[in-house]
Amino acid sequence: MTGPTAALSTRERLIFAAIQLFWEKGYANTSMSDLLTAAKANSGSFYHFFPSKEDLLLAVLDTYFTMLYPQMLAPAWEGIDDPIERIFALLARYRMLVLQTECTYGCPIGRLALEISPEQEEVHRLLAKNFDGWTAAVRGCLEQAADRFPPDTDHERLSEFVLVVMEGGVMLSRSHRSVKPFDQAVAELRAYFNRLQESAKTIRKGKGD
Amino acid sequence: MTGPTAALSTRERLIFAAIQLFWEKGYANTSMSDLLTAAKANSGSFYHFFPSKEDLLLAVLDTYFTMLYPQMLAPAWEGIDDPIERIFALLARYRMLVLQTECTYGCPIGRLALEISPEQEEVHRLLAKNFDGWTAAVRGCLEQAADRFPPDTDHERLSEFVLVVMEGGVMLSRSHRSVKPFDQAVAELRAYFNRLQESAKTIRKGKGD
DNA sequence: GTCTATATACGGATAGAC
DNA sequence: GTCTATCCGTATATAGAC
Repeated sequence: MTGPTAALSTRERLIFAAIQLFWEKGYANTSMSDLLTAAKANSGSFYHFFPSKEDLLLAVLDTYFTMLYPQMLAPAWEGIDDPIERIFALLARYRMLVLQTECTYGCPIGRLALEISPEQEEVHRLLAKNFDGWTAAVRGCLEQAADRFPPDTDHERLSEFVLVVMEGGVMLSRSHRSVKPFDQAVAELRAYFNRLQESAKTIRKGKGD
Repeated sequence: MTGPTAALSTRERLIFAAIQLFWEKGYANTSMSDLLTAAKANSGSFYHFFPSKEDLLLAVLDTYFTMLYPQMLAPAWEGIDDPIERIFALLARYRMLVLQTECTYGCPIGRLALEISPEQEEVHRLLAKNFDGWTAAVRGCLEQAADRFPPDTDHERLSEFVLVVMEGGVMLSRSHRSVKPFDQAVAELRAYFNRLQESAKTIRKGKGD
């Protein structure tokens, strides 16, 4: 990438077309001709840059990892300083995606995690890396707010739990074509967070006596 | 189906081959020839029973719904009477599936929920019906144990939360090729359940005074 | 680095005899 | 209800000129 204002190179157009199409249609259901049409490229150019369709997938997953902060976290956290509210702001951003797609949204990473064959190990390594990037961001928030949770809170485990709730919520909303399952999942998570914080308060008060 | 001992009809062989293949490879990645080979049937027979591959998918989802109790719930609950333990026994059964597949397991329903295009509305209706059957079973457990939860507990919401945790946990375990994410998600859910029950105890004690 | 044309295999679905 | 043969479109990937 050569900067935000520069025109996209062929390679970049292929990657961004793939991001869009793999997200909408999945990997197997996206054909080379879909891809070439969307990227306004031709077969010769494609195979000049990528040995195969699978290598394009790897480039897509690298790009997702790179985009996580600027495209997902930074916009979600703009104007929000409280670390716990940042976690729910991130979830609110997924809610927006669900609504924008008329509740057909599927997380592109989650979708690929279930679609791609386990034999494509390199792909799954990059999928896991993307998940880990996401949970690391949430873990960072939890650690900033560590004093508001019980002292034995497992931040890694709880951050993964947040991801699990997001992925599961998105999945159910897609099959039900309603944002309600997602909202309920997030509400239940919020209820859990509130209980954890209440419990932390009680413990602190006990110590303070 | 004509009973447990009868040989399978061609139609049944096609459905059970599809259950296996859609689970392992997904819907789009399962070809007619995969299907016909596995079911030991031929193309003419297939199109005698099903107008198209999509109709086979609908039959598969009907079968999943029918099998939920006998194949999933009944075995999970055998010898377990406590309703809360039944919920975690169900999750333990998914853990077994994760282990049996060397952590490549993907829930067949969840996988299809993310793969199948939203335009195939009939398919998504049946996917949602399968999810609803699952959460209804969990909700039944929660209702049986209602007196052990806070009085304002939303059983529907909490039962959906259990499904969300299962689906998300399975997804992360597949990409990480490790049962750890699943175990951590279930452990966090257990911690939440324990807090809910503790809180219910306190409330009851308060009332009893 | 881009283009057109094409190789070769496989996809879902069908025809029509038995 | 089962069988073989096959239609026709599309899949990924390649060849070779520019």
